[in-house]
Amino acid sequence: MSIQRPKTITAQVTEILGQRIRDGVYPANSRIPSESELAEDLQVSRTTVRNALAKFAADGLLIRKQGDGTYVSSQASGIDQRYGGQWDFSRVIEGNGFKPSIQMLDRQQRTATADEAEQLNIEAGQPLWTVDRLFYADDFPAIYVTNILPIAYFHNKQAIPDGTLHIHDLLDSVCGQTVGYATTDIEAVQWSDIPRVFKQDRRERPMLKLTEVFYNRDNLPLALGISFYDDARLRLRLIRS
Amino acid sequence: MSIQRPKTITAQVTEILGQRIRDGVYPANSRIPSESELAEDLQVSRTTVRNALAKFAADGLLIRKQGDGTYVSSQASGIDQRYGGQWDFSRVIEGNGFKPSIQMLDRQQRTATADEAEQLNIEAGQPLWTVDRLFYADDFPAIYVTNILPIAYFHNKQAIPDGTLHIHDLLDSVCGQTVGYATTDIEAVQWSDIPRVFKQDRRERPMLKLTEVFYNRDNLPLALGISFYDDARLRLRLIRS
DNA sequence: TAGTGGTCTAGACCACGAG
DNA sequence: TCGTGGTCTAGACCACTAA
Repeated sequence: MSIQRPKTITAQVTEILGQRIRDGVYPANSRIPSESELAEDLQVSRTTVRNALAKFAADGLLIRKQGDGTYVSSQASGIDQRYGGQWDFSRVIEGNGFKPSIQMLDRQQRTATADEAEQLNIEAGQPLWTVDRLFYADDFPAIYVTNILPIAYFHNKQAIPDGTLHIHDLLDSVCGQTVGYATTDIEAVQWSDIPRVFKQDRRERPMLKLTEVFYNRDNLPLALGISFYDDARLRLRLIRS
Repeated sequence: MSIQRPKTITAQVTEILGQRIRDGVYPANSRIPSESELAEDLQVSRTTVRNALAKFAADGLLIRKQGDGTYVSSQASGIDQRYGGQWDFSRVIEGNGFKPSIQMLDRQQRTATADEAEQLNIEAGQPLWTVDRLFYADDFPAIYVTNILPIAYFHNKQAIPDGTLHIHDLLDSVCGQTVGYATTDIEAVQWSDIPRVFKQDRRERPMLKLTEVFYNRDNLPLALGISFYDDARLRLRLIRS
């Protein structure tokens, strides 16, 4: 694989280095070539290499040591869910060693409650779409997600949200909006507040509830995501440096 | 305030810009001066300004718009716990609008269980210190933290860990080790597994349990942190871009 | 079209760590 | 001491947005 100019160079370098780490060209705990060597090898500036390396270091995949070199973290093989990029539940499930699959449960139009209206910065009673999905880890229900999208932002008010898309892509396709950032509130919820799907094979354990608000770059809340996360089956792990 | 060379320039620029945001020199939702203007103003290169701005953008404090400018996020006033830096519970409590205080509950020497030994990559039965602390939000117990430190890494085996320090500073002072990165696992725990201190003023609600592992830059686990977090009183919020 | 942020370069000097 | 990563510069060109 070689560098091609059309796409952003840093992205290409990131991809190449990511492949080398995943493929074991740079094995765990080994020292990778120096920044200067990589820059020479890939025919880009050292700054560009550094920017690519910085992303991996921030995710904990690479450990950088001044005066020594850059090492592949032993965490690299874990493929834990990294924090910083999109929170992709399918990847989270994969990272925990399960085969992910998605089931669309429900999709309906209704009006916003007072609570939802406040979080979305709209008026109560405004129409919105809700999309309910269930993520399976192998054959077990693992994450139940409800996404809530105000119809006011839809380009085509008649459009029906695609239940197979990631929320970012869904907002892009139906509203033409790009998610700039998102907030996630994490709570523990007790048995009585848990969706029925989870009540079959679990003892009366609490679950995690994630409440996400997706904003565009103008600081406007675009959508909500309310997820019930089976922390008994899936580890919810954050890494920070 | 002016730039001084001895400390890292980016850090100084970051500090200055942070103050201006906090102090309202750059009010929420307003556009801040362009990168070039800031570079000229502070007598540093545009690259340096960009690095400083990038940190705020990653934390969601600033919103950058190509072709337009850089805006202060309305989230800025919330002072929510940002993700990426240290997870400082006192700051979390402040950010939720309470006055934080810390009580040292217990400090003892014992040997590692099999479970602890595995997480710390040591052998079971090795001696370690445990430090139990309780963080109050106003007058209510809000976070219960147990830190576990293997004595093997202590410079002075007789040293007694200081119960007032942040875990990062504690490790620095007692082991001479710097924390390179940390992982946090988040779970929901049921009533029966919750520390007694919380059982007085709560209904039988579950809580959040955070299990942190602190690593040095050589990928060696230095310490554990096990926290019970009252999500009914304190919002646990992550922001990502 | 002018000005913004986004990307990239080539070079410099420094702080640090291993040998 | 030598090579590493860490920091910083001055400049370039591009993509995008608002006026």
